[in-house]
Amino acid sequence: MRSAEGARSSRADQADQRRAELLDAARRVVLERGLASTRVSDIAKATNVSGGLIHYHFATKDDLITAMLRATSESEVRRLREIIAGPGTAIQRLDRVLRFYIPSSRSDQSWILWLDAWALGVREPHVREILLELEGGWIEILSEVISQGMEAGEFTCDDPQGAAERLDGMLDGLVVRYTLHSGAMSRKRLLEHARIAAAREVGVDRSSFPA
Amino acid sequence: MRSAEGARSSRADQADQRRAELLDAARRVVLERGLASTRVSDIAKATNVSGGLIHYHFATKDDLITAMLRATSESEVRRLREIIAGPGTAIQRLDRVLRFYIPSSRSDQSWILWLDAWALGVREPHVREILLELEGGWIEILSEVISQGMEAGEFTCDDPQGAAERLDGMLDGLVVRYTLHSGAMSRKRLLEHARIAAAREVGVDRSSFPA
DNA sequence: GATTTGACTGGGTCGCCAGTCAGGATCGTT
DNA sequence: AACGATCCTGACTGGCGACCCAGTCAAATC
Repeated sequence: MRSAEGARSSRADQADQRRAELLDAARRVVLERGLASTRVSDIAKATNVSGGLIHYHFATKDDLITAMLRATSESEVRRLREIIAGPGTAIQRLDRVLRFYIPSSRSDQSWILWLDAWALGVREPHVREILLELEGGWIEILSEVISQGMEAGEFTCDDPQGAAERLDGMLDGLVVRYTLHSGAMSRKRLLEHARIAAAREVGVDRSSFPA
Repeated sequence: MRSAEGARSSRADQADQRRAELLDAARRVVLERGLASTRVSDIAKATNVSGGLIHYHFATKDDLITAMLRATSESEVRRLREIIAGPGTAIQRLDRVLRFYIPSSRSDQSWILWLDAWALGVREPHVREILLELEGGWIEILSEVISQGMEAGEFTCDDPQGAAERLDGMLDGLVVRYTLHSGAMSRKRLLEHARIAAAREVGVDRSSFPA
C-alpha cells in the first residue's frame, strides 16, 4: 500500500494538507468578514480553489466552521501548556499566561473569533462543546500555575479553582470590552486590572509582578 | 393638529404602540431563534401582522434590530438606576445590583441577546455604540454604589472606577460561562464568586453580604 | 500502458428571504 | 359625506448562497 516509507506526499498527505489549508483560510476569512457574512466561496477564493472543492473535503459549511474552531482552540490550549511548563518563578509564568490572554496589540483581533463562536455556541452543541473545552483549559492552566506557586511558597490561596474561575471570567469580560471599544479600555489598563486581581487572588503584592 | 389634549389614541400613539409591540416581538424572537436565524417574517408572525408592515415602520431589518437592542439596553439601565436609588445600606444595594446582573434562573436566557449583539457589534458601529453605553451604564452604577458606600463609611476603596471595571468584566465573563454551559457553573457558585470579588474590592468581609 | 482511484473544476439548481408595491381598510378632519 | 392621511395586507421579485454533479486530469496500482 504505497511505494516506499520515505514517500512524503501520498494522496492522504495531500488531502490532509489541503484540509489544514482550508481551515486556515477559513479562520482568516471569518476574522476579517465575521461569521455571519462569511461565504463558502470567500474561503474558496482565499485559497485559490474552486467552490466545489470545499464540499469535497467538508460535507457542509457547518462542518468546516466547527473543524476550524476546534483546531484553533486546540492550538491555543497547546501553547498555553507550553507556557506553564516553561522556566521562571510561578509569578513570572502567571504573568506570561495573563499576557498571552490579552490581545497583543490593537491590530490583534483574534478574539473576534470567540465572540462569534459564543453566539454560535448558543444554538450549536458541537460548538458549545469546543468552547467548554477551551474555557476549561484556561481555568485548568490558571489553577495549575496557582497551585505550583503555592507549592513553591510564592502564593497563598485557599481555593485555586475558584480563583482561576474568577480570573478567567474577568479576563473574558475585559477582553470583550477591549475588543469592542478599544477606546474605552487600553491594553495597559487591561493588563493592570489583570495583575491587580491576580495579585489579590494569590495573596501577593501587585508590585511582585514584573514592570 | 388634533382634537383635544385628552386624546389618548391618536394615529401617532397607535404607531408608537405598534412600533413598541414590534420591538418586543423582535426581542422575543431573537432570544428564541438567535439573531442569525431570525427572519423578518418570524417577527411578523409573532405579532400577527403582515410582513409588509414591518417595513412600513422600520426601513430595514437592521433598523429594527438596532432599535430593539437600544430599547432593551435603555430599559436595563433604567432599572439599574432604580435599584441604586432604592432603600437599604450600600452593601444591600450592591448585592441587589449583583443579583440583577445574574440571570435569575436556568430558564432566564436574556443574556443570549448580548452574546449575539457582541458578535454583531464587531461589524456594526451603531450596535457597538449601544453596547458601549450599556457597559458604561453598568460600570457607572457599580462605581456609584461603591462611592456611596465609602461616603457612608461602609466601604474602603482607592479606585472605585477601576473596581467597577473589574467587577463588571468578571460578571460578564462568568455570565457567558453560565449561559453557555450552565452545567459547569451553577447560579449559586456564580453569585458566590461575585460576592467574594465585590467584598474584596470594597474592603469588607464576604460575610457582610446577606445570606 | 491500461485501469482505477482520488483530487479538483465550474456551471447549474433550488430554496430562501429582505424589501417592494398596488391596493384596501380605517381613522380624523372639514 | 367626502376626502386625505395613515395604517396595513399579501403577493411578488430579484439576488444570493449552499450544495450538487458531470466531467477532467494526474497520480497510483496492476
